[in-house]
Amino acid sequence: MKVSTKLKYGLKLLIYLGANQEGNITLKEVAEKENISVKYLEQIVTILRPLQILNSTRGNNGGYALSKHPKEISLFDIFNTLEGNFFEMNCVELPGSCTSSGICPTRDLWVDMRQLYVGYLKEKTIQDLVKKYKGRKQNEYSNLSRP
Amino acid sequence: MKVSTKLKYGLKLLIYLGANQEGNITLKEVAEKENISVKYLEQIVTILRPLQILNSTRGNNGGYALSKHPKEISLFDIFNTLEGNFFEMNCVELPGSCTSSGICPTRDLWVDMRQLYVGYLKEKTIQDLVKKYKGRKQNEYSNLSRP
DNA sequence: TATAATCATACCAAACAAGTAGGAATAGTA
DNA sequence: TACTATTCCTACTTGTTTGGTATGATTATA
Repeated sequence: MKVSTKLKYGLKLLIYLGANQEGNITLKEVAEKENISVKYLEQIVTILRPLQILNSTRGNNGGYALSKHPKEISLFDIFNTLEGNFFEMNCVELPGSCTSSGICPTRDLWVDMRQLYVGYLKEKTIQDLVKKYKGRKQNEYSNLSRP
Repeated sequence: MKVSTKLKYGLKLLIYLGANQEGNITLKEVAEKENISVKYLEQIVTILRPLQILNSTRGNNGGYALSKHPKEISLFDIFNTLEGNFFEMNCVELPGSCTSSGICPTRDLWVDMRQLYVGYLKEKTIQDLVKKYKGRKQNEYSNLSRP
């Protein structure tokens, strides 16, 4: 039960775009700053496409930008898209797939745990993460400026 | 991000043992009732051994029993043992494994989400699940007894 | 001695994760 | 027009993990 790199990198990409909203940002730039391969980022962008949160410009001087304000981008959507069905349990999503689901005492457990994360993620947006990102950057710089 | 069968079956095993505390229960019995292979259950039992929640008796008429009261068996321990490190993130468990962890805005996210689950699981015990199991069985029987 | 159970370990096939690779389409620039 | 930098598309590869099977030893009872 680990978090995939697609989700981790996808979040980093979106935070980067959210924190740098002037003009287009190339995947190359993100790749260098976040230490990810461009090719892998391209794949991640493809997966994110259906969410319609990215504007892309092709060709020279092209790149990406968020098409919505970061506070409109819910982490729940990102998780669901990049992590398959996050915390998916067949007996929860597909009732009937487990013959004992009627009397299965663990089923409620999965429902509860899923609800726990859904509740959390639906409250959070990319904007929350961008704020932290900027705060951290700020601190980093001020630390560096000290002797 | 799915829950492994080891964890699912392990829970079912422990619930079964918790609900049937008279004498030894063989893996064969659990396997038949819960529709799992005996050999696979043997593996799961091996993984659970370090937790010291099981008494085993070898030989003919042998079997397993819980060595603690179900309410003393925390789901958190079961999850951690059967699911590797549940919701593990290197950057959280092994600070320094991620070069950017100092300014990484997603790290807090993983910490929060992990805490959400840990908090939930530490409160819950096998006893909670056993109760539901027995309640369900009860209902099932009373339903069957109706015309 | 036969049988029924746990215990120990090795093996295996399929799925998945994490990326690489090659190239086509597009658009600005010299 | 040719060059370059980018997104877009799709296939491939490689290693790890999952979900088991298989074989057999050990132990205890009848």
